[in-house]
Amino acid sequence: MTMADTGTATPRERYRAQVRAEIKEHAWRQIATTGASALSLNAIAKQMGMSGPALYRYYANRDELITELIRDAYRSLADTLRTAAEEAAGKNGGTSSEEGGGLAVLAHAVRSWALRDPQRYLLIYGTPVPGYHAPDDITAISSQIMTLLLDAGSATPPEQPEQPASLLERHLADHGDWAAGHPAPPAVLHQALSFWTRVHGVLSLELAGHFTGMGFDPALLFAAEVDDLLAR
Amino acid sequence: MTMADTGTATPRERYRAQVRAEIKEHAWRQIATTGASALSLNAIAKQMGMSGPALYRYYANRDELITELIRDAYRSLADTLRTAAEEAAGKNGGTSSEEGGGLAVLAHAVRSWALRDPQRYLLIYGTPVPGYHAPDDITAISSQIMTLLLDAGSATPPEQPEQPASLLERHLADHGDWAAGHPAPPAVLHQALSFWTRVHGVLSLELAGHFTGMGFDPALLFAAEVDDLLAR
DNA sequence: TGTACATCAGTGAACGCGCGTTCACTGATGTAC
DNA sequence: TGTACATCAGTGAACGCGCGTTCACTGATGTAC
Repeated sequence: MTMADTGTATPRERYRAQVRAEIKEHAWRQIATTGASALSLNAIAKQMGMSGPALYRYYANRDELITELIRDAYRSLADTLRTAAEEAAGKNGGTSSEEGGGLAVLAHAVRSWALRDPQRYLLIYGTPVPGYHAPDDITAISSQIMTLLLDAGSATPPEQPEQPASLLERHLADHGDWAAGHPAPPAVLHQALSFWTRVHGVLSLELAGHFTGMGFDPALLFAAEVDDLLAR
Repeated sequence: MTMADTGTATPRERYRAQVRAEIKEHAWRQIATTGASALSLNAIAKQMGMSGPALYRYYANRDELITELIRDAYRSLADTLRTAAEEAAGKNGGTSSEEGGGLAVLAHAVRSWALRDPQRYLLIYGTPVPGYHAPDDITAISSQIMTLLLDAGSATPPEQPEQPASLLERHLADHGDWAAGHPAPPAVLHQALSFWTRVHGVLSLELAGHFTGMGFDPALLFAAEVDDLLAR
């Protein structure tokens, strides 16, 4: 499946991987038009010029395909963010010139990733597919994303050094298990959560089309929400 | 359909209205378990102990039922917010003791409304039902909600009287048509948009179950996001 | 290099299911005189 | 109060459709000697 395997793979294995990838491509295309809950193996097969049962050579059932799509989406987002974070760190050489530059870069990376393929974003963060429950390993990937946010936030921690901690931050001091052992202070945990919800707040309404016809530029609202978080 | 009609309605009309309401109740129950995209007239009929075609006496087709559910949801939210705004205004008697009390009250009202029936919130603000397009009159109700936010924001406008306007607010000065003629300044427009996206950001992730297992209290994050907006 | 066998991709038929929707019909309820 | 008619709720059969999934089979590709 991964590229590294291709070297040692037999022709048959390479063929299998290729068809699996092609199935996923058609699946994404179908999700884009009919939504994830209507994803149909038979329809994909027809579009590929194959008979329906043929797909069962490649995916045991519908849920397995959806799981792989979700896994791919999370991995792609995590990779995108990791790359963006590394580039941002490399450019500044450790001394961040811009305030909270890391998180601002990540915010922009999430946005452009989401706009490039809205269905991929919505499959992960949209209304859950009814009757589908994700396996555990997907939770692991999604917590990698949280770690990236916490790293970026820790590099340039929020200001207000000695202000009285808010109700939320005092709560997070005791309930920060989700940070997976990350040694970030409550203020950074708070920042990461706010980052997540604000980014998602603007993006999901935008992708769902709730801003269409309103006439303003969502990009500016998005930037303002993130800026306001970093200048806090 | 509305309660006021009941007085002058014939028995047959009252019966019709009652069955229509019962159909909607079962529809909500079904949406809660299988999601909106899988809403099925036949399944509703079966649950009501009727044959499938019987429902066509009450709704012309599936889309008409969904439209009515969406309309009801928007109306319910608008009513809830209106009531909350009136109560908040009445209590303060014009002089708002709490800063931005109006918007804080509205935020709380949205949240409890959404938690009371998550599917109703998600039907409106979640990932759109594929292949369904809402009629125009629904846009009108949703802009009523925006007006309520702008009214509340105008009552206690944001501070920082003479700070240089942000990029977004300068943009909104020219692109505020969506406010439907509301005479709010750009800072208030900005506040209303932030309110909407922040409330939705926390609520939609919470309702989609993305916080489950993380161990912190979403209510505190929600409050912090709104507070931060009002203290800006 | 050639033959015998094993592996595996893909097909077509079939199963049972549920869907939205139409249609001719029955039987109950309301209306007019 | 009673009868004749119109309205309308609900039924059952039917249409065509697509779904997920199983199964026995064909034919091509790879492997062992």
